[in-house]
Amino acid sequence: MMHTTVHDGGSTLSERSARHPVAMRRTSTGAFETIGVPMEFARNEEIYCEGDPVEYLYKVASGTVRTCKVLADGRRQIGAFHLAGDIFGFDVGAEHGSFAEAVTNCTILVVKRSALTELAARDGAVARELWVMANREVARVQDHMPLLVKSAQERVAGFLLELAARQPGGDTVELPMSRQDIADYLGLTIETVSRTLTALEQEAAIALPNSRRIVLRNRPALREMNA
Amino acid sequence: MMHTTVHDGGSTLSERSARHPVAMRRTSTGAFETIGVPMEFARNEEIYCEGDPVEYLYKVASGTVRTCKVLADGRRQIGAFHLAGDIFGFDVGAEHGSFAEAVTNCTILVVKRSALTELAARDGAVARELWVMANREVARVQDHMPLLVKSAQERVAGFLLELAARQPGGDTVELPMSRQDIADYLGLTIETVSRTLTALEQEAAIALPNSRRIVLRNRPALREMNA
DNA sequence: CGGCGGCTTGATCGGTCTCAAGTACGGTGG
DNA sequence: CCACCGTACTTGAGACCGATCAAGCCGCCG
Repeated sequence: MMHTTVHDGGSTLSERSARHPVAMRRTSTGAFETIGVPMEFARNEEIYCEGDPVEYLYKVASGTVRTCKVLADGRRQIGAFHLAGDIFGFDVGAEHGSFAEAVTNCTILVVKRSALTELAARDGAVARELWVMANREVARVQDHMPLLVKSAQERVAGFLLELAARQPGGDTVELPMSRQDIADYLGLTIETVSRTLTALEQEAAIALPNSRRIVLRNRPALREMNA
Repeated sequence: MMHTTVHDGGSTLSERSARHPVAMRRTSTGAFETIGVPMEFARNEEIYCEGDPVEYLYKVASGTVRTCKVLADGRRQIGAFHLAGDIFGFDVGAEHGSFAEAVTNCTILVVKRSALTELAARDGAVARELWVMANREVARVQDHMPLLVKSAQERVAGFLLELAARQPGGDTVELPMSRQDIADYLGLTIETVSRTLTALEQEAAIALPNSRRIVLRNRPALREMNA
């Protein structure tokens, strides 16, 4: 049905841990920064994959990550893009129901879930931190859902506003991800995404200095079509 | 664009609490059953609404609940149906970003979030319980997303399988919700849902003894089209 | 019996997918 | 420096699926 990229399996976390050890950094305060182990991943590298045991939680220190599912027919659905500061890896149960890949080169803080929950059992503040993290994740996914039932223009406009709100840089948005990634995130095809961006440019709602940089020229108009 | 029901605002929780006090029940073990206050809601009654302060968490004791968002153009997106045993009200932040309504008459256990988190801060077991609840909610919402990017037949088939898995009763599924609810859950129109059910019946994948009861006659076929 | 709400069915329209070229960009080697 | 290549992106023409508009049908209740 929809043309999507096919991904080969990745190596295990333990292998990778040995391959990419990074000097500890403890600049920030939360539990993640205290007990998290920084690891580096190259563009398109697999961070964890579907069926992996759920052992860790991850926080993006720098770069961008995508979490995806592959449907039986090969289509790929991207559930979320995770930017610096975001936490991911929330799958419940024994195995991951989705997989995570580096969209760009990135540094990820990795912590064992058991370490976090043990810490939380002793320290109420950590428990509250975990609680807030999980609630924020629920809110993110819930906010993404309405995006999937709108028209192509509404989806793309909403996506650009969402990205602009999460990035510094005012009206200029840098896209870390490809058109294919955007399409799989919005439930559209790459062609429709491209066409829609062109249309938005012609309506003077945005400017496209190049394919990975977008300037929001008319936010009210974008918000309007975001419905 | 899409025809949807329009909902009027509901009364506040405190009003309702005074209106529908129900005798305490403490049959089950978790924190919810220990400190939760049972309340009754009539069909289509509002449990909380968008913009309400986020103060409580809810657990379905009996009946079915829907949590929805209303888009700016009036369309309604149902994020989830909550059956007996499910917990809802996970919105993060000061205000609810969605609203919850009773699909059928139902009994809901209500607890103050602050009471839960205080309990969790003192009791690691409760903290772990909260953590599991939140993770389960994340998983549910993540599983719903792929459903919104498929064809109508795939969505309806997936919906029926999901409902059958969550209900007792084997191959016979009782639909607590209207066609409009299903449509708003799947991001389709009521006409498409109806047509698709008819088509599935003609393919002998299901039987429709009446409009609110569905018998799964060929699960493999349904799973197949669920992709 | 008549009316009403929920559901089904039909005919047409439009938006998005699909298939297929064409173009811009970055890298590599001559 | 330029010719070449591969990848990512854009653009075009046509088919298809689901939305829309519009009737009919059914069960329920007064």
